[in-house]
Amino acid sequence: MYSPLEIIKALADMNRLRIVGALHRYDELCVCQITELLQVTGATVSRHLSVLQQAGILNSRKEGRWIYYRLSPPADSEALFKWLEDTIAGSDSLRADIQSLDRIVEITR
Amino acid sequence: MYSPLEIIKALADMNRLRIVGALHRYDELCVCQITELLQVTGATVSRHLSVLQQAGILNSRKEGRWIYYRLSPPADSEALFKWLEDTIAGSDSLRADIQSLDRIVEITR
DNA sequence: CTAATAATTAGATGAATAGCTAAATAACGA
DNA sequence: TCGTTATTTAGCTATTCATCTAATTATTAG
Repeated sequence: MYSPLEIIKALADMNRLRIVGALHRYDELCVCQITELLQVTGATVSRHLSVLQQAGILNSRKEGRWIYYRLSPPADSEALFKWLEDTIAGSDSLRADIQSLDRIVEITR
Repeated sequence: MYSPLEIIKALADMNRLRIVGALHRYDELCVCQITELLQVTGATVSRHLSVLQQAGILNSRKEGRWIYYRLSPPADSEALFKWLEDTIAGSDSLRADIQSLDRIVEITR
């Protein structure tokens, strides 16, 4: 399956941690919502999502023009994602994202 | 304390994962034993150990000419290290290290 | 059909980093 | 004291990678 290194490297980037945090708050988000949150180009977001998906951390579903991503924590990675959840919740900068995200989701409804 | 990103980035390297795996097998190892295991220069090992220590993952103690390192998993990172332990044990390449390590520890006693 | 929007891919650039060699520091043994 | 061993630090190089712009594909609205 996925090697420990592959999984950890996928998480070893602030913007990808922000994506994981965002998908913890909202089960599903489309690329454009995440782009709005991170304030980088859509191309960059697309690449980050690809890295996370390759590592088995996310999966996606297409609906019309939009592609929605959601967390897909592997069965044997429960402890890791538990830690991630707690530690993201304890991080000031990551917690701050939630407010921006709430506004973004509100608008793009 | 240590940010989630800092901790994850410290672990996002194969040789550093190998060090964590080795220190899971043996509570304490000196730099020269780890150097023998990884088969890279002592300078490189020293740098890796420094990265792990900066992230709060290891601590060290000096005894004569040797410096011994050991794991020091932060209290709020239990779940992460539990996952690491399990996942390292399940990795072929990381498991293979244990045999080399046993021989190295045997010789350097 | 055409224009606009969502997402990905390709190619380029700059920054971060893992590795090396060489030099410095420290501690021990002859 | 002098040479040897253990470790770290400094400086360099090559590689990886996060980001951008531009181009491409897909889908919907007018």
